[in-house]
Amino acid sequence: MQKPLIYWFRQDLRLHDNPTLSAAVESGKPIIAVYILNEDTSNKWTEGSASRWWLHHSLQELSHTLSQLGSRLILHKGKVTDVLSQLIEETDADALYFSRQYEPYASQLEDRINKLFSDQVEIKRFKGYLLYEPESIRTGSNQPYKVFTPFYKSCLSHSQPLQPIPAPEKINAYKNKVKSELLSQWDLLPTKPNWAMQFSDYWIPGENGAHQVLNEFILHACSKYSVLRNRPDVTGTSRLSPHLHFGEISPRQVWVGIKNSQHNIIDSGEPYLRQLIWREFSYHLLTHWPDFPDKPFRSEFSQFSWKKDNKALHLWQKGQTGYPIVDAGMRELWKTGWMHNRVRMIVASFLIKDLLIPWQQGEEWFWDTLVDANLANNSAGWQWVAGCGADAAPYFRVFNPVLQGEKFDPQGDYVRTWIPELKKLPKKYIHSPWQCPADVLASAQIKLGEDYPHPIVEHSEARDRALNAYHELKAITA
DNA sequence: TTTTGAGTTGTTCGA
DNA sequence: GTCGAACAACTCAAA
Repeated sequence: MQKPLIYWFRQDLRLHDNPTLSAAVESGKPIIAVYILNEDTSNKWTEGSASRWWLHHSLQELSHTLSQLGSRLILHKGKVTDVLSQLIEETDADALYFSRQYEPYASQLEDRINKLFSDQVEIKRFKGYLLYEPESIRTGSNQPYKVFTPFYKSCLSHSQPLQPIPAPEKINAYKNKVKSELLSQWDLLPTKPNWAMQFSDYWIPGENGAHQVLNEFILHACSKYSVLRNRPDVTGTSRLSPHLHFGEISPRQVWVGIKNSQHNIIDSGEPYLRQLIWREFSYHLLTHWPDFPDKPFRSEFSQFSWKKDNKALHLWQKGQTGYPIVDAGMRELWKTGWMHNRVRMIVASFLIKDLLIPWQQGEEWFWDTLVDANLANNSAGWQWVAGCGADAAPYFRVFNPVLQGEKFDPQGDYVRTWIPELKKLPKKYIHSPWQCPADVLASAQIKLGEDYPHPIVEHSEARDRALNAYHELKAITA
């Protein structure tokens, strides 16, 4: 009897355009599909709470679609190497296939697996999570890139992504019984309290949901992306990030879907595709600088005089800073597990520059609360705003939360959606309620300091303080 | 090796 | 109200 093949599902929770799965099917071996919830405590960046919510639903969905192809998703938690070792022994498998991941922990794990099991099983690793392998994009002097634009050009000069490959029509599943745990026993969903209650109003985790979101984006927003992407009050972005993170859709499917679209009348699709390359750039940086999530890329920033201010951090997390655009963003994050990218920059700038709180603390909060929490993108984003990243914003660029609000949420609709206590405030004051005359506040039924907080810092003072801190850093590291 | 041009996303101030 | 300049040099990538 033919020995089975273990397909280890990771961040590739899809059947379409999945080179690993297709290769597994083509091998002709009976397939054991397994997902392992890693419980190795040496990994600092295990899935956060919101990601675990998503993972639960995505696995449920994957399990369902696999069963339609005659297969079954085996579930185990524990240390990945222990689980695999046990599974190989239990089933006498002679092959192990998986998709490559790029996080420092994940690639070390791949090395360990190779060392541990390559004597017993044939190990094959496939790509598919990125359009371009991080090592394949190099400068003229064979170095990794540190600046986005030349990286982008270099990507474009390589061959364009190929057509996605179809899902297998049938999976030759391993027939013998294999032990599995129950998803419900993993406690991935929050219970007391169930703060993710509203997530399902906004998201459909899984491959089908991913394709619905992509089609919606191509039909309605992609062609106006360069304008609408900055508007948190409308659906102008793709909202694909969590789907891409879990590999429910491949970047190649997105790329080709947009390239082939007949709807890109205003924009060519380029402005959005450029964002997909930002994702590649983040992975490029993370692969070559594994410290990226923890340490400033520009090392002199480790001497920056950050403040320890747990009280302010807490107010920021809860959306109680008194700056409506900041608070709206933080509450959107809490309620939906996601925040509009423009607003991510605004709240990050506020935490880092107005409150002088280390960017790592914002990064950690995002890590725990975002359904799209992604090590490469999250750390690159935070370092960029902090000014210590690759190709980062210049130090004097401090976002003004009032101006940003007025510019990108001109009617105040975004603020009113997430801060109901400001619902009746006229748009003139919606981004700066402290400037609102008493009678207008009264008729809007708002008591500042009771219904909605006074600003916890005065922005122009905070801006000066931040600029001074940067000047000091320059002075001591010169 | 040296030179040159460029670098995601902003704000403020003064004419 | 609008517009251009200043903010500060520095590092990267390619010619």
